[in-house]
Amino acid sequence: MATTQDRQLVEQWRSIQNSYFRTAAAIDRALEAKFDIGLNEFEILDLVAESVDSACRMKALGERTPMTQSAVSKVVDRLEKAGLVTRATCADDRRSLYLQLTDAGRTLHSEAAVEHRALLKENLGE
Amino acid sequence: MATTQDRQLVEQWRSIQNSYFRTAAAIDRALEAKFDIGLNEFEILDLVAESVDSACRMKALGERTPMTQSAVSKVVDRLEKAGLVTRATCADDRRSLYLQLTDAGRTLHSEAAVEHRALLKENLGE
DNA sequence: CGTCATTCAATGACAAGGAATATGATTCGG
DNA sequence: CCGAATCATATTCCTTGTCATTGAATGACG
Repeated sequence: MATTQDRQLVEQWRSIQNSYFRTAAAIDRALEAKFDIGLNEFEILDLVAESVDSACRMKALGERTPMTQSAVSKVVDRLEKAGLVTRATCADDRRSLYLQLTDAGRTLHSEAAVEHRALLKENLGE
Repeated sequence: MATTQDRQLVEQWRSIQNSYFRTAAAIDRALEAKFDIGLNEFEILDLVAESVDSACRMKALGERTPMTQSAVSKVVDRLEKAGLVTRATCADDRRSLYLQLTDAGRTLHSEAAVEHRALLKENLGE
C-alpha cells in the first residue's frame, strides 16, 4: 500500500527533519563555541529578553517553547548558575517566579542574538 | 538592532520548531502505544525496509538520518533485542554489517507504517 | 609483505530531556 | 475558616543521545 502520496509525505518529513537538525546543530555549535551556552539556553534567554516589560513567569516560558516544564526548569537552573538570569519570587502569587536578565545576561544575549539571527538567515532564508 | 527581518526569522524558526516537535511527539506517542517502539526506531526500520534489494549497511543508515553513528548503533541494538532486525556480518568487508528485517520486523513495520503515514498526513498535509 | 592511516562499528562515561511525583501556595465549596 | 482540589515549580529516576575512544579490518604504498 505504499502510495505515491505516502512516499511524498515521507520525503517531505525527512526534508523537514534534516533542515531542522542541520540548522539547530549549526546554531548550537556556534553558541556553544563562542558563548558557552546551548541552543535551548539561548532560546529561553531570548524569551526572557523579549518580555522586558511584562515580568516573565516560568509558566509563560513553558507555553512558548516545545520544551517540557521540567526541561525549562533545568535550563533556567543552568542559566541561573551561569549568572545570566535571576529567579525572583513574586508577591502576588508565591507559587510563581519572575525571571530577569542580569547585566551579564543582557550583554551575552545581545551578542549571541546577532549570531543566532545570522545563522537562521543563512539556514532558513538561504 | 532588532530589525523586522530578524523578528520574521525568529518567528519562522519557532514555527518550524513547533510543527516539528508537535508532529514528532504525536507519532512517537502513537507508535509507542500501539507497537511499543519509538519514532527513531521506526525510522531506522523504515530505512531498512526501503532497501530490501540492496542489502543495508549501518553506514548507509547513518547517511540517511540526522542521527549520530553511535545513536544508530544503539537504536539497532534495541531493534535487534526486540527481534525486529538482525545484523549479519558481510563477507566482502568484515567491518561492515548488513541489516535485515526479521519476519516480525516486516510485519510490525508494515502495520506501523500505516499509522506513521496517517499521522504525517494529518500533521503536515494539514 | 610490513607499516601507517583510514574506515566501520561498538562501547563507556557523561549530559540532557521526559514522565511521574513531590512540595508548597492558592482557590473554592460549603 | 477547613479540607479538597488545583496550580506553579522543583526534583527524582530512567531513557536516550553525544563525544571520545577502542578494536578490528582494509587499503595505500614503499
